[in-house]
Amino acid sequence: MTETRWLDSRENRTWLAYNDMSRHLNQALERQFASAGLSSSDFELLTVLSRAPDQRLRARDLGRLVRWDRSRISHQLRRMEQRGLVQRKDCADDARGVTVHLTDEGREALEAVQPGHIDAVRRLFLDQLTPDEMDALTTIANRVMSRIAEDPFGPGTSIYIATIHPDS
Amino acid sequence: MTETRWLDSRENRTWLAYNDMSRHLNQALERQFASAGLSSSDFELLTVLSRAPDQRLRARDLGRLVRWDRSRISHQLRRMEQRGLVQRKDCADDARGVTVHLTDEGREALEAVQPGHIDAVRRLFLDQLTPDEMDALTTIANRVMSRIAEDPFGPGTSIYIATIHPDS
DNA sequence: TAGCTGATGTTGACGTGACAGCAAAGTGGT
DNA sequence: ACCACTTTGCTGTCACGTCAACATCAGCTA
Repeated sequence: MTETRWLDSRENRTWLAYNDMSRHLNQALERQFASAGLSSSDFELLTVLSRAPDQRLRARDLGRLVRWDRSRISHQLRRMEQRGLVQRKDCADDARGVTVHLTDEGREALEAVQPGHIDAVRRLFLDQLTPDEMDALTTIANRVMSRIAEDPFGPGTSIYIATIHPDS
Repeated sequence: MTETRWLDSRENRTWLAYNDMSRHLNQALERQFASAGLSSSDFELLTVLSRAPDQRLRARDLGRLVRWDRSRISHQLRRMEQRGLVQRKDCADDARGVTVHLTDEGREALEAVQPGHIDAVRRLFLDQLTPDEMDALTTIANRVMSRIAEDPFGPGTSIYIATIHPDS
């Protein structure tokens, strides 16, 4: 075991600043969702469902799209079904499967929260960056992601949902 | 209500990349903690305690330092005390208060996980950045933080714990 | 066709985090 | 001393996420 190589002050400053930003931004966006009675998890599933043909997907496919664990999907769907956001039905061609349907209520909840979410992402994040900074950050993020992908401790889950307009 | 202003493709790309990086990095670091039997919450409290005079703090002061809710502190301390990482004692000068002591076991757990944590932060994050990128990211993060601080949906909690060496 | 293997979804346990409410104890003004 | 108000810490409740265990079904192979 080699001696621990501590962070120098630039590294420390960067890590603290990034980490604080990451947490606070997450929390602020989560609060924005909460103000509309949703969580970011709700939003993620509702978004994927709303873009699926006929607004429905097999739980399996839903899970693959958002890269969640099967049990996470199951728990989340149970809670969302109780709130009337989605509905589970038996899958026709595979007796093991479950088809998840977006309900009217679910679609309305999604449409209600969407504008505020995009506003918040802009206001708190994107509007604070110049185009050059956006490109630089994208480059950094992709580099870090690649590194995590080949690490023993990564990867795990989760793609975020595109907030871009479907027609763009 | 004005029409929703969707994200253009640069904005969308940046938001997706940043968001993915943020989640994956968090998860990878959490897994690294887990491999040593700790969580990032454990680590945060243990770190603060280990730097306090006599390795102890009033729960109130601990809460202020990490900017957590009182109930979150209480729940977390209960679980950590059950695992022997800390010990709660009555506060001498304030009958309402509780003094939290770092146990030997707690100190050992912290020292066991610390090198791996710093390694992971380096490997997955800092080593992927040039010095210029570190400075640029620090600037961006501070700007975003300032914006969040004055937003209705921010702020909330949490400062991350310095990973810099105490003597640096 | 019988049987093995893998895929699918559910459940329970546990740690975690946010919120609201509560009780005990300090604080300051009268 | 008495009062209202605040501070401190704890609890219960709920939502969330991970892990392991489980039951069921599909698909392949002997």
